[in-house]
Amino acid sequence: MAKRTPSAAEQHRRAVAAYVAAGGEESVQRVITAVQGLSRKLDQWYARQLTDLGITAGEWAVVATLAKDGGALTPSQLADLTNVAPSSMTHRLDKLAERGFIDRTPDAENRTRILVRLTTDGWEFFSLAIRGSDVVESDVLQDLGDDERHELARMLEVVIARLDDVDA
Amino acid sequence: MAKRTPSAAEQHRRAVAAYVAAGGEESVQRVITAVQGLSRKLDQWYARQLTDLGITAGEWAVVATLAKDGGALTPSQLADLTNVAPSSMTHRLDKLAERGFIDRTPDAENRTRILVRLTTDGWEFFSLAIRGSDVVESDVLQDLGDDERHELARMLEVVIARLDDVDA
DNA sequence: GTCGAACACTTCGATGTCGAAATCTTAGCA
DNA sequence: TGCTAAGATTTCGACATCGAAGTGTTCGAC
Repeated sequence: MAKRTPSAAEQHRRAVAAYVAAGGEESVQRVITAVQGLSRKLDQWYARQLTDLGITAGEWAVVATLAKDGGALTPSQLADLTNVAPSSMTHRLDKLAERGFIDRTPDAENRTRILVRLTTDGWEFFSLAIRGSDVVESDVLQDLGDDERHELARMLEVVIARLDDVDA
Repeated sequence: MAKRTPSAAEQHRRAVAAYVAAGGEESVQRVITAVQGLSRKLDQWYARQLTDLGITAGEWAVVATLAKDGGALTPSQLADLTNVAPSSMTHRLDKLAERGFIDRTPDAENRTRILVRLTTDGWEFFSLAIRGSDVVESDVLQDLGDDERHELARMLEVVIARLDDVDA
């Protein structure tokens, strides 16, 4: 009677059924549930890969955010962008600085602020990790043709464009 | 020089650019980044809503998993399905039991196992939360027509069907 | 039947995160 | 200038999570 862990597809099917039974709209729940399920699975893989690279998911979020921004950000901004409390950022930055991935310098124009920047080592680490994960991600999308990928990306970007409006 | 938090669309654009610059493939990164960004934002909303309802995201994951399964699951299975260490599940279940959302009964057939079930109160809580979040989710998808939603769901489900193969 | 390996859950110590309070800096206003 | 309010970061105590070790149960080989 050992109920095995069901496949991702089966979990998705059940989740949608449960949400619809609870009063959700089907066309909405199919999309949202799929997005969440896919993201969860990706997170699991990233966590495993990052463990191999000797970094926490939270620390990676900081590195990636700095890489995406391309410039310098304050601890508060990083906390906001990576979705953690500002007080939690202090220790994270300590560890990343120890590791040589970031630089912390006081802002000359406003001494209440500290500017965090990615070091060269930080950039190299980011690039290395991305090239590693791109392989897995390509595998995941292998059943979609190029046209389908673009159409999928387009629709998701339409949804994303709406996010800030809904937020308010 | 206060660099404001950029819009979700802008964050997405930058993230894809950074990933591609680091060596990722564009058609892959556009999709993956969009899925992750969307999921993050949804998680933020859920966390806020769940805080209002007086429950943790982790505890909600347990309730939702039990609701999706429809039957009884063991602590180990719940830990696996909600992506958490088995040892962490003990305390979570304690709190959910205190709250009256779950029942814990020893498995008569195998006394090393414990069966966790949703109570009637647990079901009602699940249903209430789902109906609340469905409103936000519908808003997010409002720019997609019904045909587009189905096409989006279809493609995402194709990707999900591939997940277990890639996992192995 | 008995022994040992495997399994399921819990306990334990270490660490990460949170929200509130403390510290220091800046901005606005009289 | 002097005073107060607001902002940015860190410190602090409480709590959740993790991996490892501990306890009790089941299963299979002999």
